[in-house]
Amino acid sequence: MMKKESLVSISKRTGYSISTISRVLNGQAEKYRISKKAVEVISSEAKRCNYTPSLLAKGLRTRKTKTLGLIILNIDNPYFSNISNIVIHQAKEHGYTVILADSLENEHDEREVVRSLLSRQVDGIIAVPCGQDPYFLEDINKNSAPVVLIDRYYQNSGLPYVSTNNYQGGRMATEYFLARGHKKIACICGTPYSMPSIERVRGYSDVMKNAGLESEIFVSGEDFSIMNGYLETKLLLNSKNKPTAIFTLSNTILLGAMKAINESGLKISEDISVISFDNNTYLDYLNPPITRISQPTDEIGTLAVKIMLQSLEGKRDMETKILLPPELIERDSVAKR
Amino acid sequence: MMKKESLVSISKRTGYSISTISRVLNGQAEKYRISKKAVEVISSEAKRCNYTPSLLAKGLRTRKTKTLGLIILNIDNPYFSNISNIVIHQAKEHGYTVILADSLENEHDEREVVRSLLSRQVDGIIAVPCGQDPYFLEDINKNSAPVVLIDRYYQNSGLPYVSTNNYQGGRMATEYFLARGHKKIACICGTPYSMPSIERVRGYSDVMKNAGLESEIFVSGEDFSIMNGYLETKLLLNSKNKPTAIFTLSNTILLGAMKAINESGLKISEDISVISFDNNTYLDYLNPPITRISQPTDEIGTLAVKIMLQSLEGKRDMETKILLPPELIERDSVAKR
DNA sequence: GTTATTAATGCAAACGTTTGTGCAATTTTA
DNA sequence: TAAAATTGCACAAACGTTTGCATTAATAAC
Repeated sequence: MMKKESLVSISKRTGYSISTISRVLNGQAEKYRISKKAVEVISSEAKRCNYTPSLLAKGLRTRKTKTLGLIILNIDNPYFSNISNIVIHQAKEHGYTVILADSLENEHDEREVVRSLLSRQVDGIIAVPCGQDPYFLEDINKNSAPVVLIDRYYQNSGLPYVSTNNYQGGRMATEYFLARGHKKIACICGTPYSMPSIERVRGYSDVMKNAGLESEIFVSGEDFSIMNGYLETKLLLNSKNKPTAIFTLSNTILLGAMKAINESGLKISEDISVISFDNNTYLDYLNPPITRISQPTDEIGTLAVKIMLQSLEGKRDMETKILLPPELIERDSVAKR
Repeated sequence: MMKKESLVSISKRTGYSISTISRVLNGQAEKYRISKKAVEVISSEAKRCNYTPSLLAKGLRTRKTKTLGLIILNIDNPYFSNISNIVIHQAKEHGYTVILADSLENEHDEREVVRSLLSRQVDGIIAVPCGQDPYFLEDINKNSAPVVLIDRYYQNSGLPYVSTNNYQGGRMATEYFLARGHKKIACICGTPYSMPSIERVRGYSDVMKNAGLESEIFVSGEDFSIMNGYLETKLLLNSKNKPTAIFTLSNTILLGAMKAINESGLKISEDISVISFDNNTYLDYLNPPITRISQPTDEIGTLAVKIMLQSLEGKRDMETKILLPPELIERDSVAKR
């Protein structure tokens, strides 16, 4: 291994002191009245030997690492990998690197992951929280590093968040069904206590109630997995009171539901209509293309980073509890009745 | 912000010296004959105050950060997000954290990203390289940190890699088509100089030639994007010599091809058969489900991490150029003729 | 009752930075 | 021409660890 370049090695070669070199390389030359000549000599030598500062040493000294932690539930879920993508690029745009970790939707892992991030002295944490209790993250936010939530958030907590207006999304889907003559509409949920789930269901229920539709048919489950979507839909399709429309609360649930629907020999649209939450390239290639409530993932990621940066810079002039409007993308999975 | 706990703060409270505390907390108590009592006092105090060592300081001192860099082409591609997932979890399994970065399939960004990882003193780098010239990464591997390649690799380079036996995959797909009576088989490629592309095409061509099929119909393009798959297929379908089967070299190309096929009013299987490279949950939900050559992503990720760890531990007893066999997953996108 | 061993712990340097302060040399002011 | 101000840079401490070596006290050997 080649000896790593450092301020010391450059100092030895140029004859200038470590502090002078540090100042030059940090653009503080004029502030400290370093001579033109010194600046010239030092910066060209730094370039020549391809000097890269040690972010470890830098971080140790300054307590800033230019690193953000990003905690999501599961990288495999395209919704989260999209968000991660945005966050990573936005952060990079502002000179930050992100460490991505997933909690596997499990509070124990979440804590461990947070601990690991903090031991790396991340400047802040952007997270999709998985527990029901905000206390842990609030404590981190107050005592260790600023926290910004995305997707999931807490009711009675000061923690900043940016998410979709899930209530509105729930309403949009349901109203769309109603407008097309559906009356028996089932709603297949994911993690029941999560805010997105709660709000989507609330939107759905409110619209149903308002339309005077007696029974709100929906099944409640464990998590946002394909398997769960499959099982719930299976149950649903075997029940007496079969719906004409299904509102699946995530892309994963949708896949599970489709599997169950296929197995029943039913055809989407012809036999049973479907609207899903979440957007995704693949949804246009399914049979039929799926009508869906798309979340503005780009904006969510971008705003989360923005809020984080403001917080890191000590500014406080920004709204920090943000719900962005979803969008209905109309395709062919809903029939008129 | 709460004052961070450190060896110093624990030292002050327990009365033991920093070195003693360090040794106890690193499990070196008996090696240094620390008394039972000291061990007891120190570890309980560390637990009480929730001490977490600073990995910055640790890394600075020991030159080991327990961090790996992972460079992929594009997080949004499900193939890469799958691999990332595996690598991240395997690394975690062995006590390593990974920093994920993408090069956007662009040599300039690749270099910048490597530089950034090195300034963070990652212990090693696992990468899907994007250039044609191995020199840069070889240099890093020799002088800075061990490098392990995945997916793409170089012919005349000592760099370790783990990838799929793409040649075999190319053969499998083509033979499958032949066995079902197809003679006019087109192959839609991605990044033409990348090893996976080259090898898949070679497998395809060899089989065609061997079967005495005169013309190898294939189009060559720019990258593995959906758009590229779309454009190439569009061209292909407008040509005189329309094929009865298409071999798409990645999941992204497949989507583009499907779009073009749909637009031509053709039906997959009935009118034109398709086999794609890569595996993915969604492929089973397409219309029809797509027959495909699946790469063993789990094994690729796992082995890459394993090779990296061996390299970090100075062991050298492992084969470091590995091609794993692909698997044909038979679905409904290929018709008999 | 010396001397050698062993047990238990502390000292201090080093990793590569940043930054407040100090100080000599030069220039300006009066 | 002496005092004051400015210019240009270096010193050294600090960030939180690890680790080779030193030190002290107690025990064992003779």
